[in-house]
Amino acid sequence: MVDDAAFPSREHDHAQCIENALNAAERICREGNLRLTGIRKRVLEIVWEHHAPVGAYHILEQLSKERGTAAPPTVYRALNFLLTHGLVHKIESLNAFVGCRKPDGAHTAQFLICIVCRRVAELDDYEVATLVSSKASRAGFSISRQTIELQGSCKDCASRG
Amino acid sequence: MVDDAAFPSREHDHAQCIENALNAAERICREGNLRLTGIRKRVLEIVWEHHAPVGAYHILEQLSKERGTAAPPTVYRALNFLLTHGLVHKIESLNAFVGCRKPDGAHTAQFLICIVCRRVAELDDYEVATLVSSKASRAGFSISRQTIELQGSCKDCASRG
DNA sequence: TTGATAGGCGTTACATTATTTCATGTTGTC
DNA sequence: GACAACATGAAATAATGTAACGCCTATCAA
Repeated sequence: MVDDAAFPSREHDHAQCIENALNAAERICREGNLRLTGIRKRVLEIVWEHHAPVGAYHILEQLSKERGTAAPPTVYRALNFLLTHGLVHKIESLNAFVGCRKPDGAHTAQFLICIVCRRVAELDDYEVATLVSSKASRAGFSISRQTIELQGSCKDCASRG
Repeated sequence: MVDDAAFPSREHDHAQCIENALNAAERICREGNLRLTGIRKRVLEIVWEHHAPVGAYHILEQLSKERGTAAPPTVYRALNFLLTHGLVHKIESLNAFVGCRKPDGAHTAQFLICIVCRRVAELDDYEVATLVSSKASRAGFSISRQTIELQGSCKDCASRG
């Protein structure tokens, strides 16, 4: 499956992506005895609306429209919940969030960020994670969190000049 | 030289670090026909005061004290200049800045960020950069910028429990 | 059914980080 | 000196993120 390591095709069934994400979230919360409340679920949906990073204040805007009221802490609390349980990732270089494509178990992800179309692909490359860890431990450093974000052009955008 | 790939020792001659950085900056600007103005030089010095990331508003505070006046754009303009010419790096996961230890030529850096003592070490590991690039290009992605930031505990801090 | 508890949420205020805009100054060149 | 290009001053505002406090509700034990 090519998509597994790259950007989804332009024609992919995105409704399916969202459904998968929500199903996974529901399962994970059930298993972990966590509450996937209305707000949390809705925030996850909003994050999943595209394969592009979503800013917290975009989410806030959406929630405000829908509920008439919402403040930053509402969004950040939901995002923290989703981050903590591996359902979304934060893209540090953009101060924005994307849905996690492999919310099962711990994994260190790497992100490909297209600066043209703004989409993000999640790699979960064991080899990269391992090499990086080994280089770090060679310096006596023990990693608790990896942030690997690669900005550039995706295949589609590069081929369009 | 061990320090080359890790955290500087607690006893290292930091005045020397600063001097090296300023000398390198002066040389690079001379060679590139760039203006290392008073503000830019001072901002670089402030960034180099420690081996820990420095926030833009910390720099601003310093400048304000020294000059009686300074506004955010002053700082961000100087930082952008220094970033553009490879004299400092931005740590995305902290929204803060550190001096570049190898300001010569293009290089993709990786950062080890100690969450205990807040110091940052810059690795410039070719193997990591290359592996990451090759993984990306396997997905048809061409990288223009790598952000690799590893948070954890440095040797010193780990050994203190 | 009641009361205790913990987690989730609403709300206000504030803190931090970053950019836009326009005017003014400085430097190097002809 | 006049000009162009680059650098800085200054004010306002935008964008992102947190702290603190109190209320609401689901859950569970008695």
